[in-house]
Amino acid sequence: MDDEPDPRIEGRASRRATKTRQRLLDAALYIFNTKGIEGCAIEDITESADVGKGTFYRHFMDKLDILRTLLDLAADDLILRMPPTDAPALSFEDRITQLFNAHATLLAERADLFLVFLQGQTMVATRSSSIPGLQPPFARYITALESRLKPVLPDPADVAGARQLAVAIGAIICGNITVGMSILSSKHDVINNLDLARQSLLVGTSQRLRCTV
Amino acid sequence: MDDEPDPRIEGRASRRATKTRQRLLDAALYIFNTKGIEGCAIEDITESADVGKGTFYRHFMDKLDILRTLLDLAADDLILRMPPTDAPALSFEDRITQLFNAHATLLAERADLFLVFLQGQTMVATRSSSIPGLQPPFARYITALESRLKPVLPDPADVAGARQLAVAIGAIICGNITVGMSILSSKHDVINNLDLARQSLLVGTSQRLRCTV
DNA sequence: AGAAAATGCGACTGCATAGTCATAATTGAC
DNA sequence: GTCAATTATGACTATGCAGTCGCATTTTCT
Repeated sequence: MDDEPDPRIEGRASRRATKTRQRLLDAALYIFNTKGIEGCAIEDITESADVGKGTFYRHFMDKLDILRTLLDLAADDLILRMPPTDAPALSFEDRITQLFNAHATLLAERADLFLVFLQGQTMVATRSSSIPGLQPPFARYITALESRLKPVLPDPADVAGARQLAVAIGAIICGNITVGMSILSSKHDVINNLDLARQSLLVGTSQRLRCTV
Repeated sequence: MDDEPDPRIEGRASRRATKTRQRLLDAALYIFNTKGIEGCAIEDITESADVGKGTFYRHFMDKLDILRTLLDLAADDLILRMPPTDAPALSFEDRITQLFNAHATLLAERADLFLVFLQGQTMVATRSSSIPGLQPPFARYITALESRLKPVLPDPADVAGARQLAVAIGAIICGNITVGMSILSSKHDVINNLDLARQSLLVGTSQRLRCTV
């Protein structure tokens, strides 16, 4: 009688769907890092997720669609690990360290997400034309870095400078991971190299930009 | 009578084969940058090279084989643009600049080669297990950087330091190109960012390593 | 309970493509 | 010119996979 459906709780069916969707995302992430994004078949994903093939198409349009979703999640995660935009502006040095840490913790805790992010980035960089709709997460990512850097620059109105620094940070970090992993360094070595890079960037950039460190 | 075959000149047949092979390499390079390495079919390559499909298999085992060849060529080209190992050791600053220039000229003159190199690097970094034999060119590349850095370090016996710096340079450059292109900067902007990165690296690293600049 | 809606399933169709092979064309030797 | 060796060809086979669709299962509503 009085067991009215609680509106805060979505129904069983919807929850089941959400769970299945999540299984597909997890499986895709795993397969993308194993056989590569383009080297894998939809059935590899559904097999790994232990769902029927048709189920995939109930949740995603095609492989590009689920990849887009994963790249968005990766960008979200990365951005969430950055200091909030309304955080008190610390020193230049502290802010840079915060931003490096955001990447380092994602690499340490969710290397799978980060590696798919890097794969997608290379896809966009080398042939954005043939893979529509994959670019936005990367733009969001750089913009997020930019907004966190602006407050600690000597001239907060220097938009171009903030963007250049944002690209430089993204480049150093993504580059260190890609190059480090490509010559088969351990994740530990990569994180260690990242710290050296952070120090160099700090010294080199603050001098160039005449920041107060 | 006396028109003996000149041993310096290989026969017509062999020259024809070499030319066909080169056509296939050129076509593969073009297609890899257009449809992506994994997104392209062998027939895309032979079609673009204007040769029969069977001809491809006369020259290469499979797609991985021709990719390996291209990555080797790219690494060769990059290394050839670096100062020779026996070049007189200049200052730390000059050597770093030489190494950056090696990359910058390859990007300017043979962007296609460089972009395939970056695609391959990401493939190896994110799933080296599933693509056997693609790693060596990248190891050679880092080793080449290393050997050019050792002579200008304060302690030329510091092997680990040379390697770290080599990775750092590779990372900054490859990262700047990948990230730059992924957010759709022009090649010109990328090269400009590279120069800023060079300056920062120079200041930051020479201070950290106590180099004489 | 019974009807309707939402979710999951996997056999099936059609197409794309890897790799082969018998044949053709070109080249080199004599 | 003739024969042997090298190189090129593309029709063909066999496989793998994307995407569909009718049906089964589960959930929701009344």
